[in-house]
Amino acid sequence: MNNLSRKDQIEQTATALFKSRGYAATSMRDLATAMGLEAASLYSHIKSKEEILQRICFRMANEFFEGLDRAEKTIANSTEKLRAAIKSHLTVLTKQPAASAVFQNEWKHLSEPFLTDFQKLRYDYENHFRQIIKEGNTSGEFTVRDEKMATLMLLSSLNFVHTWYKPEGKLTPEQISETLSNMLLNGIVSGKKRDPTPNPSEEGNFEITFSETGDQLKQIHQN
Amino acid sequence: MNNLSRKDQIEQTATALFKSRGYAATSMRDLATAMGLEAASLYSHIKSKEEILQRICFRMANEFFEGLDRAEKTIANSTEKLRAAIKSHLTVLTKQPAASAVFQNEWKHLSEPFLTDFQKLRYDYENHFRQIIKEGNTSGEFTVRDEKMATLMLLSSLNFVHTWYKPEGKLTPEQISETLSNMLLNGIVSGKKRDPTPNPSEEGNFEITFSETGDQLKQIHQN
DNA sequence: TAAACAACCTAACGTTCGTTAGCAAGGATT
DNA sequence: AATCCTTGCTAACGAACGTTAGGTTGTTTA
Repeated sequence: MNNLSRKDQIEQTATALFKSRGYAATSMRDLATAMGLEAASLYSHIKSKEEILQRICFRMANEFFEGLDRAEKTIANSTEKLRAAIKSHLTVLTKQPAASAVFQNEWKHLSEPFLTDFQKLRYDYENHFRQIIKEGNTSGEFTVRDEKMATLMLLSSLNFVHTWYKPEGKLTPEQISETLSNMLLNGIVSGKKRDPTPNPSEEGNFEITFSETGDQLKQIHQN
Repeated sequence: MNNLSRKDQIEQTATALFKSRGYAATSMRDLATAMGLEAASLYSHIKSKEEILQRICFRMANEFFEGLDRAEKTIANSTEKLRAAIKSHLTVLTKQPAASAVFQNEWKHLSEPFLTDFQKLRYDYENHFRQIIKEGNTSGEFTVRDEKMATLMLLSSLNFVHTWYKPEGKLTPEQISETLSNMLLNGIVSGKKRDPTPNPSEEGNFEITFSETGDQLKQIHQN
């Protein structure tokens, strides 16, 4: 029905569960039930519960980094580099919203040495963004009063997208990236009227923020 | 040593633990150890583990709402109303960063009917922000291309502050609010040079984003 | 001075947890 | 035809979980 390996199917199902219930609150029996089998059977495919989390976290870290590396090769000014980095981040995030949520929220349950390794990756990633901002700032291309805070606000805004993004929505990842980039660079609000297109996301991509608990996953892989 | 009731001390300690380890991964024995007593002893003061979470979540919901109500009474234009709302939100958040983090991240572990009640509150709160943005937009005071996305980005930016905010830092909540408001309204980046004060938070308020796992809590209330 | 209360203890309950051992059926490979 | 590999099962392990029962102490109230 689906050309993923059994292990990858387990990972996929676990990702959905980890996102909606959290890693610690998801039991192996929950996962097994969602897969339509017994808890012990999972261990034919995986070594441990944590191995699943590790695979999700480090796979996503890789994807975010690969995208960023590609974006940074854009030969352009800092503003365009920043736009490209934002777009890359949102592309990865919107392609795998559940895995991104787990990556964002559940990494703290990694055990050593994975935890430290992961934190290092996160820090490096963040630093790339900070660096782009710093370059544009010192070169005078734009002015950022507080580079640290700007970096953190930027990543915060991007990383919360998994909270409301719905793949079924009308906005493409490109449109989201476009809008969000503009809001981040120019402010969510602008004094003068621009393109009068009102509320493009009115029927799109959103669920109300709080509904991340919604747990529609049932027996996805049952036969 | 501290004029909180024993119950409030437990709540305080639990808040720190829930923040750093997550609700589900924090056991009553963890909490008891942090308080310097036995797990069973906690039940002289509280009815259940979840009661603690309920108290934290709904108390914070109240505080955020009270602040917002006060801010909305500001008779001013939409921009000033928005600034006041942002400031109020950040005031509550920076005064109780740990409780805010729990409020943000752990509410999904509430059971019914508390979960539904809580979600309603969150939705209402979000709606107040959306309303302010809408008013400014339709009155022509400013232009927002996408009200929904603007609201979500705004709240995302604010709510991630607990991730990096350190009370010991140099920036006061007012300064954070000021900077963040400007970034949100005008963009993190600006084309023309403004006040040349560079990086006010350079030695301040931050820890690197990923360190929210840091778990320095030990025996706080041990005699 | 007796009663009430707050704070904590030990012991233990039933349940759930992640995981292991050992086995069986079916398909693919040799 | 024999072998292996994949996929799943039942049964069970020891540990950890949230919580209750019942008792002891010292302090406050009547």
